[in-house]
Amino acid sequence: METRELRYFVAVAEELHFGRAAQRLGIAQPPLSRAIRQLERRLGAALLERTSRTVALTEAGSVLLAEGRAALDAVEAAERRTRRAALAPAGRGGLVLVTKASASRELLAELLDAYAAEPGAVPVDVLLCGPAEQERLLREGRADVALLHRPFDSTAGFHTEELDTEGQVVVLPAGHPLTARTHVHMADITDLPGLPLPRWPDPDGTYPPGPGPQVRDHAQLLQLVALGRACAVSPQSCRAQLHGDLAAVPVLDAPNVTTVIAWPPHSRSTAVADLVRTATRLR
Amino acid sequence: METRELRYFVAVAEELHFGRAAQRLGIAQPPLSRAIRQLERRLGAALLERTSRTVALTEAGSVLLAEGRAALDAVEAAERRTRRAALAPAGRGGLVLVTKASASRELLAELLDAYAAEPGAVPVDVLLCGPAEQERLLREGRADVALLHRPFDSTAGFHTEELDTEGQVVVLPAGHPLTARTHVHMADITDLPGLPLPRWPDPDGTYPPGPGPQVRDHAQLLQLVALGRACAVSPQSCRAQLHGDLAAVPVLDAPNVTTVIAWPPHSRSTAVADLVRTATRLR
DNA sequence: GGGCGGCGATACCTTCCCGGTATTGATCCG
DNA sequence: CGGATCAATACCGGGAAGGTATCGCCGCCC
Repeated sequence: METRELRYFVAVAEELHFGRAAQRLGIAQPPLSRAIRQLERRLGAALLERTSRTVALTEAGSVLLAEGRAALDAVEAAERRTRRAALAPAGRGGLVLVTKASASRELLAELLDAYAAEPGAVPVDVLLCGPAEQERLLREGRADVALLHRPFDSTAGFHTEELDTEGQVVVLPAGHPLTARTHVHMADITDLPGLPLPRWPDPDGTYPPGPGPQVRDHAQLLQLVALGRACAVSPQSCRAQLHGDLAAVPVLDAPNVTTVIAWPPHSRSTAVADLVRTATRLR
Repeated sequence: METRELRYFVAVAEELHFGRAAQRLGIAQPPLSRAIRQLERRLGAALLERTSRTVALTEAGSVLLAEGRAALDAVEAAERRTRRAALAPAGRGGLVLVTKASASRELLAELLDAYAAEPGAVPVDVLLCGPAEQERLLREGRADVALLHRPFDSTAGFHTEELDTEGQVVVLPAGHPLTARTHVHMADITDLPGLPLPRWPDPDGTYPPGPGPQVRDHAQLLQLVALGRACAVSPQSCRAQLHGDLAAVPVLDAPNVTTVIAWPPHSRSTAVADLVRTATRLR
């Protein structure tokens, strides 16, 4: 199977419309129809149910859509990482580390300092982004290594090492009655009047339905909390980033959050290996 | 980048010889030279250092070799899984579960029984193989789900759920002096006269250098132990498979072994999801 | 040291596949 | 029933992939 065929199929499967898919691909519709038909013949499998008015995925088609996206990602990552390796031989051109803006600054600073002190350390570019983007950046080869937070982030497809585990706190507007408590439980905060828990975007960028404001990053969230429009359950270490308008109370039964350092398998970079080794020694 | 180009490059990078690579690919040498050159131009990166007598990988080339193999695996897996989905719509054609021949039979039997009792269960084919093959089978789309054992198996690239954790025992010929002990430490057994620890094959099928017999599976290993030619450190559950000639003693400081159920990300099969859910409920 | 052999690159040709335009055929809608 | 929409088919042209022949370079060996 050629990547061209995969790209064509993914486009059609996403659009469910040969004309629009062809437009998106920058080709005419007839060659696209032919390519898909040929792909189906070679696979010996019907991928699309077409009437002359509508296109739908078959069971096999939806498998190929999911698997094909992953395969295309892998090819793209191979290409991008090769380009980067050529520009920055032996990892000497700097690592890109991606992490959430809300992540523990101390842990990150500690890691960067310790790594910089290693012999043979290379410059590290830190890229901050929203929760959903890290995975994509790492998967596509735009970043070398990431700090992820389980259970929020999926670590499937990466090598990981655990760095730290911490409990969670609820962040509330200063002066809220609950801030007088030494601790709370999840049940105490799931239905606070006027302070709903926010909604985070799914990996595809859409928001699940339900109440609560839509947020894209942690700064937005804290802003909303300060405005008295939401409350937030966050890792303890976020306390360092709270200012006067905000207060935090430990949530005893919230799941622990584990910070892991993640990197793509097949990484041949000694710089990544050094950074990971430094990170695990910090514990 | 097209998979054809990737296949060509991987062949050359593995052979380090254009002629042999071309032969392996079933094409003539000149088109291969051209294809590689064109790939290098498009990537803007030198992949191979060639003199007229020798071919060597550049830094970027070795990155592309590793990443390209993974990408080709992903494409191949997409193809294979699509074919299987077409033959067996809605996962109705049976799941393939792959595990080591040495794995705990009780856990597996329990899992298969519990899953078979689920509504909507499909037949499960159990595939037993040596330790190194499981990963490949799962990655290539020949199997749907695997039971792996950390820390021996790498789970990178898969979704996993932990099923069980157990200590390890040392397996010795019956009557060996150490069998009188209630427990031992690693230091007690690393240098037993005449009973070396065996060597397992690397993922590429070769054996690391060093003393100790080469083994390919657990049955071979137990055979060697019974013959008094080796000793073995294995998970406790292997005791169920020991016969009269063999004895087991707990090793206090050996790393715990975790049995996990692993499946490829992007799996769209409800049957896999059901099986995993059943497994996690067993604990 | 000169001829030989191995190996990758180049030149040139052929073929086939990809893509474009024009058209047909089917189905939904008014 | 006629128009609109959308996928499939027919047909053609260009470019890319593959093959053969050959060159150029460099170790090797007598």
